[in-house]
Amino acid sequence: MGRGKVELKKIENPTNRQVTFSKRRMGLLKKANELAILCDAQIGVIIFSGTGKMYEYSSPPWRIANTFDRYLKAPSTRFEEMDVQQKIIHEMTRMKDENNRLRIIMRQYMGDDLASLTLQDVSNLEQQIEFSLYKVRLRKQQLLDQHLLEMHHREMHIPGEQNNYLCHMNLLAREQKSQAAAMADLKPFPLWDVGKQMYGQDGESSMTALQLSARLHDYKLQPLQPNLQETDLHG
Amino acid sequence: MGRGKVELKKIENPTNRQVTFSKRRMGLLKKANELAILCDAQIGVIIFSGTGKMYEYSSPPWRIANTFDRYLKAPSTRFEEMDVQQKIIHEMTRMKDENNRLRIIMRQYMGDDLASLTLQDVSNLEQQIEFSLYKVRLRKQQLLDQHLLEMHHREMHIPGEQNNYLCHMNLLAREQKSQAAAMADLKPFPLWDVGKQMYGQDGESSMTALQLSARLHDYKLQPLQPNLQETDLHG
DNA sequence: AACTATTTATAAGA
DNA sequence: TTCTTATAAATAGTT
Repeated sequence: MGRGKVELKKIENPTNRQVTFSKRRMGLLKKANELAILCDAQIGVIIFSGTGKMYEYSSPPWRIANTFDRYLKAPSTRFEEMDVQQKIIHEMTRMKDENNRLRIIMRQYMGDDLASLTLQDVSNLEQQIEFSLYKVRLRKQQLLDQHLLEMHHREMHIPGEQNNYLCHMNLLAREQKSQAAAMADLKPFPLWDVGKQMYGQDGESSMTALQLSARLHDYKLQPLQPNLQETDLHG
Repeated sequence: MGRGKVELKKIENPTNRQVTFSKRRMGLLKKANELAILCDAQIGVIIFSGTGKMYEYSSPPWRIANTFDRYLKAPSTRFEEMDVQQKIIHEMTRMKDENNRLRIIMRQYMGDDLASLTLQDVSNLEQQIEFSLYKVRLRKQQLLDQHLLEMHHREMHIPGEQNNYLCHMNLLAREQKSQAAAMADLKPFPLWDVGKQMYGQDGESSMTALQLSARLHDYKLQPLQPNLQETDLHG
């Protein structure tokens, strides 16, 4: 479309090439915009000129990172096609999803957030927990037996401490106090402070490249939190 | 360019829109290819149709991910810095640790891997699980009541189905069968396939922080892989 | 999926 | 770059 037909190969004349680049670049982005609007499509375009200058288009209201994120998640996109950075982003997203999944399961296992479960789910969960409880009690008994055995041995060597046995009977009794009473002064198991909060601030299910970028940008702004304090102290 | 001028707004007729999308998509990608070849540019295009189908173009010999990588690194794209990679490693390590921690807790909560716990820990764990069980049973009863109530309502409307109540009494009985019997045919709760494996081991599918470090190190040593290709191709 | 009347993009020239 | 204009290409509406 022009005064002459051009064959599809690199334009050798640099000036000519630059002019054509400029014109066609504008044309391409215009076309992209038209396609996006006319047909309600999400489009991202990145262009680097031969001299390294960058141009981009992203169909509103998206940003390129968002579109690329969707690209990474698309079923047809293979992992091998990703660059190192993309693999990192992908891996981080995967880990975060995994993490959130674990938290959800954990909370359900702890008897919270059951609203989404069916009766069958809840029944299965109950059985699973019963089984867990069974195993934990088995282990507890094992430890108790072991403990008592040790005490017994010690008593034989140190006859004076006869109250140990009683002491441990008390412990046993305390542990087996009624469930209702137990619930009142229940202290959380030390390892658990599995909160409800997740990594993504906006309630998103997975980290986007954009979010990662944002986080990295934050890092850039405040790269050394300890040093900030240091600066405050010394400055 | 066509028999009529179209105004730049979403085409409302779905068939028309689909046809236009198909035509213009092809046109856009062709244009992108021409621009890339004629003017020696690196171009990446991602298109998602309104129905979610993905189309892409990447100027040879690059891949989209590579182009996006370059995009992330471009000076005009704020977030990209060498030492940011260290932050990424740090963040990934943190997430990995968090994830492993959750898995360990999860397994302990399921009554496995209790060897490292003290008697006190096991007792607390037992209480915690008892409490969980209590809450799950509460929810189960709630769902059962709800279910029965619904059945009752339905019976009033459809007098013929008098076996529903019995049916649900059976369900109730089945759920409340003895723990020992329940354990025999215990099916895993659908959400749980929380395996014992963790991220850090060799031969795993997921990348370790160490492997990432190594890769990033390589990456740092050869930061201009694309340019090498460029030189080879055009030099 | 083809056809074709038109519109649009753009190559070459200024 | 930018404008102009002849011409190639793209494509809207039709078949």
